[in-house]
Amino acid sequence: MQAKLISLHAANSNAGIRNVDSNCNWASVRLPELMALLDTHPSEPVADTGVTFSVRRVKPGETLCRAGDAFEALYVVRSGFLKMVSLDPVGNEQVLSFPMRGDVIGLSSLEPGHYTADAIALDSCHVVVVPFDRIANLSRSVPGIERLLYTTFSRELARRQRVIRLLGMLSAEARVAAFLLDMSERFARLGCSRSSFVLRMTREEIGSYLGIKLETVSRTLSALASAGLIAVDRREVTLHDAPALRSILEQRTEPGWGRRQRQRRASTDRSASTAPVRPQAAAARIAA
Amino acid sequence: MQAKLISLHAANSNAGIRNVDSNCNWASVRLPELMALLDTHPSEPVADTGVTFSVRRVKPGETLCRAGDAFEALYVVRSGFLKMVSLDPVGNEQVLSFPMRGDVIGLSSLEPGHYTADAIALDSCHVVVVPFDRIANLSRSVPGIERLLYTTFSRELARRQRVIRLLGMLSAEARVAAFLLDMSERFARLGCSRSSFVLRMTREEIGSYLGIKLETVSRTLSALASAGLIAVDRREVTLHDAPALRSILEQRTEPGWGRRQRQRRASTDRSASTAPVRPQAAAARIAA
DNA sequence: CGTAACTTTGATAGCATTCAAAGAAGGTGG
DNA sequence: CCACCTTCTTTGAATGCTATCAAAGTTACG
Repeated sequence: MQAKLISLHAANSNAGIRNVDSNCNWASVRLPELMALLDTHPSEPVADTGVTFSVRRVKPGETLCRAGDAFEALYVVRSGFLKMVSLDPVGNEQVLSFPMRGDVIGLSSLEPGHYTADAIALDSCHVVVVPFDRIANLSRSVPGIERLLYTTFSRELARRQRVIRLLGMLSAEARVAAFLLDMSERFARLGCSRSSFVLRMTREEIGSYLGIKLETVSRTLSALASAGLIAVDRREVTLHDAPALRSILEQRTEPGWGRRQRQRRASTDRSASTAPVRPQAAAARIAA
Repeated sequence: MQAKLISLHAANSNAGIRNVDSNCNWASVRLPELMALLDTHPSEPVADTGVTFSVRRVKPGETLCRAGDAFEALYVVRSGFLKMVSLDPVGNEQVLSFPMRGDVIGLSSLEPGHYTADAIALDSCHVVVVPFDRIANLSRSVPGIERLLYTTFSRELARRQRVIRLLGMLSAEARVAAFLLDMSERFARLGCSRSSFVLRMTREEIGSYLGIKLETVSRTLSALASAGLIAVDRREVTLHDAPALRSILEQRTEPGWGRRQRQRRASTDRSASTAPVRPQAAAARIAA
C-alpha cells in the first residue's frame, strides 16, 4: 500500500532522480545543461555562452508532436516518460520506443521534413525544445556540439539495431526479458533502482513495442513471476534474478544460425524436462 | 537459358545501370560524384574542389569490415551488393540490410567507435571510402555537406523504422511481399527494371533479414507464384501484380490496432473461402 | 561426374494469437 | 463515500501460423 503510493508519487514528480541541477529553471535550460543531458559519457564541459533553450511541458496523454507535423525541432526529454507511436497507412499503430530523460525525439524526422510518429506523454513531462537549425548553427561555433550531434544520431541507430534484433531473433519470452532488462538499465542510469521500478505503460503498449499481443505479455510476466525471476504487482516490477533473465536471451536460436554449435538444445531440453507436457507451460520451461 | 546467362552477367558486372559517370575512375571519386551518389534528390551541384576519395574493391564473399573493427570510415556503395550481418553474443547471426549503390555503411558505428556488423560482399563491389573526420571537416568549408550528412543519418533511421514495422507488425507472407516491393523500388531507382530482377542473396539470408525461416521464404514465394502475383526462377523474380502485393501489406492487423476498423476480416475471409481447409494453403489464401 | 550448397516440398509440432470471460483498478458523479 | 463505468489485466481453451524435421531435387563447381 505504502510502497504503491511512493511509487506513484515518484512517477509523477520524478522525485529521487539525481543529476537535477540545482540552478535549473523549468522554463529554459542553458547549453551546458542540455549537453550534459545528451552526453551519457560527459567529456569536457562546455562553456556557458548564455544560449538557452525553452522547455515545453506536456501533460499525461497529451501529444508532443504528431506524425506528419512539420519538423521544427528535436525534443530532448528532461523528465517524464513518453511513447512514440507510428500509425501505418492501414491505421494499425505500433509503439516504437519509450523515451525518457536524456532521450532525443525527432532524429528520424529531419530528412522527410516531418515527424514520423506521434510522441505521447505517459506522464507529466518536461522536454527541451531544440530547433535543429539553431543547434546546427551553434555546432559551428561551439566545439563539441557537432560531434555530439553525430554521436546522438549514431546512438539512436544502434538502439534501433537492438530493437531489430529483438523483433527478428527472440521468442516472446526473451523479448519480455530483454524489455525488463532494458528498463532496468535505463532506470539505473537515471539513478533509480535497478531492481525495482514502475512501468508507465500498459501491457498493450509493451506488446506493441515487442511485436507480441498484450495477452502474451501478461502470460509471460506471470510465468517469469511464478518461476521466481521477477515479482509483478500491477505496473510495479521487481527483478529478483537478472542473470537468469539474461540467460533467457541467450537461449533462442530463432531464424538463421551459422553452421556452428551443434548442441541441439531442443532435444536435450525435452529429455531433461521431467514435467509432463501441458499447454501454456511457460513457467515450467523457465524454471527448468 | 539465354535469359539466365544475361541475368548472371548483369549480376556480376552491374551492366545496364545508368548514372555511371563517363569520366569516372575506379580508383577514386571526386566530391561531386560522391554527393550525387548520396543524394537521392540532387539539389544544387557542388563545386569540384579537387578532393577525392579512394575506392575499395571487394570480391564476392569477402568482408569489407567486421563487427568490432575500429571505425575508420563510412563506406558508400558505388556498385555491387552486400549484406550486413550482426553476430550476437550467442553466435546467432542476423542479416540487417542489403546495401547497394548509394547506400551508406557504418553510420551506426560512429558512437561505439567500432563497426557493429560485418559487411560481406554478395558480388563484386566498389565502395567509396569516406573517412568520417575528413568528411566532417569538409562539411565546414563546403556548403551542403553538413546537411547531407545529417539527412543521411536521418534517412537510415527512417529505413530502420520501416524494418521495425516489418518485423513487428507483418505476417511472414506480408514480409516477403514487402521485401520484393522494396527490392523492386531500389532497383528502379538504379535505373534497372522495376518488375524483373535477380536477387543476390540466398533464401536463408532473406529469411534472416525478414525474421523468418528459409523454408517459409521458399513456401511464400511459391505461394505468391502459384497465385500469379510473381514468377520465380531460382534467384530471378518477376513481379506480375505489384498492386496485389501491396494489398497484402495492408491486410495484417497483427499486434495492436486502434479502436477503428471493425471489419473483422478474419471471419469474412474464412466464410468467403470456398476451398476446404488444408495445411500450408497459403496459395489458396492469396488467390482468394 | 561427384560433391557441396541451395532450394523445394511434405508432415508434424509448438508457440503465439484469437476468442472469451472474469477480476481488479481508477475515475466520475450522485 | 459509494455505486457505476471504463480501462486494464489475467487466465483459459482452441485455432493457426510458422518452425522443425526430413528428404528429394536442382544448381554450381571442382
